[in-house]
Amino acid sequence: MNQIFSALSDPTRRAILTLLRQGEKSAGELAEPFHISKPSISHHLQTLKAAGLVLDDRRGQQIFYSLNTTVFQDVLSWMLEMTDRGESRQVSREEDNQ
Amino acid sequence: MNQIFSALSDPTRRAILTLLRQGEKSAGELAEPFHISKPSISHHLQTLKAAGLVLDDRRGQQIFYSLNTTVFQDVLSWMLEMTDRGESRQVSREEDNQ
DNA sequence: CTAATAATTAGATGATTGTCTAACTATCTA
DNA sequence: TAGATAGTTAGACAATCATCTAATTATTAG
Repeated sequence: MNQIFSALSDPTRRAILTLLRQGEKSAGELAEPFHISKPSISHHLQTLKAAGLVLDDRRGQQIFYSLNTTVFQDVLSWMLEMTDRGESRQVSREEDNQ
Repeated sequence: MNQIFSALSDPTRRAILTLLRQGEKSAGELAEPFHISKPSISHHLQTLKAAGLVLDDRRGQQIFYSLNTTVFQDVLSWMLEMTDRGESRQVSREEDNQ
């Protein structure tokens, strides 16, 4: 959990995740919009990957990254517990727990 | 938004928030469970307060801290948007690309 | 095999961060 | 007013972090 929150604490990494909402993208495509070097973006991607927030898939020379939504569920649960104030909570209104 | 995620990135601060789920607590009460100095906890509390995650209320010599759930809603929304994969809702473009 | 492209790894560096002790402010009570 | 208690602020320091350039790995095309 700590790894996840640490990964989410950087604005560039959150922006990368936002980009990935459009669908999978190669490391190069992810680097373009930013004014930081490609190695730096690569490093951020490793951080996100280590946290389980993204998945990677090499196809030829490119490595495609995509969101791993299951891990976001963990954070969502944590956040929901916070707003619930600790009462034993039933899976509220959205029971779409995939 | 950055301030919020930064505040959430530290394990001690998250533990403080978890403690506050039981209800408001004084700075001293919050410091007890940790083997960290009181000034350090105080500093963490300032960080949480600046992020809007907690509210403070001085009563006599003590200052009571409590969860500010409205701010958690912001993070929840962000997380939900991530799992939504970008359909329909406007992506509140938090930050930058730099 | 060689060159080119995509991406990562390595090593260095300046900035930020979490922690500490010491000193200070605020409040209550005798 | 003095002393005690609760908490914060100040200053220092080591560890972590985001970033860079240079070098390296992986893959494809000629």
